[in-house]
Amino acid sequence: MTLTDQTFSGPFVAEDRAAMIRDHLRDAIVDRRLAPGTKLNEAEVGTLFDVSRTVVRAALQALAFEGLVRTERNRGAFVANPTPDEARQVFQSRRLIEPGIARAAAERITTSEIATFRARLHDESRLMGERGPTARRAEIHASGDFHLLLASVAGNAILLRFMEELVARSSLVIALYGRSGASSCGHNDHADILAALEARDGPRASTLLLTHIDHIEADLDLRTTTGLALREALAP
Amino acid sequence: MTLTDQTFSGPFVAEDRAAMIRDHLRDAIVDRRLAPGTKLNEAEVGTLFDVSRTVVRAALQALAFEGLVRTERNRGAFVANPTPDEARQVFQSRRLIEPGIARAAAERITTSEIATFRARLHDESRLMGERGPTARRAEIHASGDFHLLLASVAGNAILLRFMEELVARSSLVIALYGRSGASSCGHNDHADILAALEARDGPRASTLLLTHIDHIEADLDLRTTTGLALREALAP
DNA sequence: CCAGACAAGATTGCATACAATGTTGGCAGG
DNA sequence: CCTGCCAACATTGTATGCAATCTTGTCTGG
Repeated sequence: MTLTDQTFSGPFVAEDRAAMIRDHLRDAIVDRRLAPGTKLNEAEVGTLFDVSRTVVRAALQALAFEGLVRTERNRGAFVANPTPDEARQVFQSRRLIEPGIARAAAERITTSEIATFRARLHDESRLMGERGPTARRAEIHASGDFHLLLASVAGNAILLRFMEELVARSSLVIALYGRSGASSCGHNDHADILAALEARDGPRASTLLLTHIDHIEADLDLRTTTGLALREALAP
Repeated sequence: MTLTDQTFSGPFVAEDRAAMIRDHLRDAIVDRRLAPGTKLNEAEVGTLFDVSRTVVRAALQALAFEGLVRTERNRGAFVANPTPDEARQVFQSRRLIEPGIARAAAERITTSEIATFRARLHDESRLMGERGPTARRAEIHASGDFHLLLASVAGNAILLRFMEELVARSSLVIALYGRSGASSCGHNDHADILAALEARDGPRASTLLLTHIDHIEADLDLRTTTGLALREALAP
């Protein structure tokens, strides 16, 4: 039995298999089932999804573009292992882009989108009360989805794609450098941001988002511990 | 004789051939030797560069990710043909990102980087005086390089990559919707921006960049002329 | 006992063959 | 003359085989 069989069985099984594998792998990386540094063997992945290496290579190449996978010539593909410096760049980028997205979203948001946000927030707070790795993963996902939903409301497909990449990479960074493990708990920044959106208060949404990013980054320990190369060697 | 033979012959001929083909194609698209809508036949490109379709596909996938090429399943790859709406999104994104890049660059720029900027500007103004399609292409390139140089000075690899994509896509947009053809001539915005950088005046550099983007966008005619699908059909 | 060379195995890079799909031109029927 | 079907062709999607490269374990010489 293959992974795709047991996970999906909708009408899109025969659609774009490379894209499907890419999405599965991305999910696994983003919610930390695949640790940074893990080797992604082409043949192994191919067997797992019941496709040839050709298709796997396309999926891995796509993930390499997104910065979630690092490929080395004649050595293969590995789950990315961002350095502290790369981590800082991820958050610097988010600080630059997301406030603008929030401003645009506040101007354009519709009532039905507000309802979607509410439902998402509800799920999120429910998950924060639960225990266990599954709930934790779902919480990480929900937290990222909030930011992606915001970007989609802003109505710019290019910025949405940039945010998809940044949110995914943030998840990797938190996995590596997060102090409390529970990255964004404690605050309910998301609720505050939603309130600003409902009030169509762009500047306030923008400011809140900036401090939200500060909160996330404050939970990181980015002191460069030169032993990362070693740590990577130990991971698989 | 193949294209690579006549263009390059350095020690990196056997390096990463997919990346080389990608770069050649991107250059051709960005300085408008390949018109939007042009079909990129895998076998044809492969023959041209003397590689198999496997390698060509990797290059095309990379360009598709950057938004310079659009692929349709079982139909192939085409040079992207951005709609007016996509064009607006490109410039909205630049308006959001580039001022922040300028601010960061103003804080970090070194004297040697200033010298590089000066040299680039000198080339640029020289090219603006010349005639002919070759000089025109070089001018387009130089103009884009100014923005990429700025991004590299800002010292954030992620933002640099975002800007590479946005600058490339801007070139496509200008090719399609530029009014005067000579996109950025008339102004010497770049010189003003460099002056602000030299003065380490981040806010001023930021503001100047914003008005510079306004100038570029003002030269566009983005009225939706529903005949674009037809136009695309005529291109190849 | 250690260092370095070397060979065997594993893995990726690439080319090519075949299958699946879309396109195009012609032909028959109206 | 026009419309719709059908077959031949062209092009992409995928699997697989082989060559190139890297890794790893072993052996030999010091």
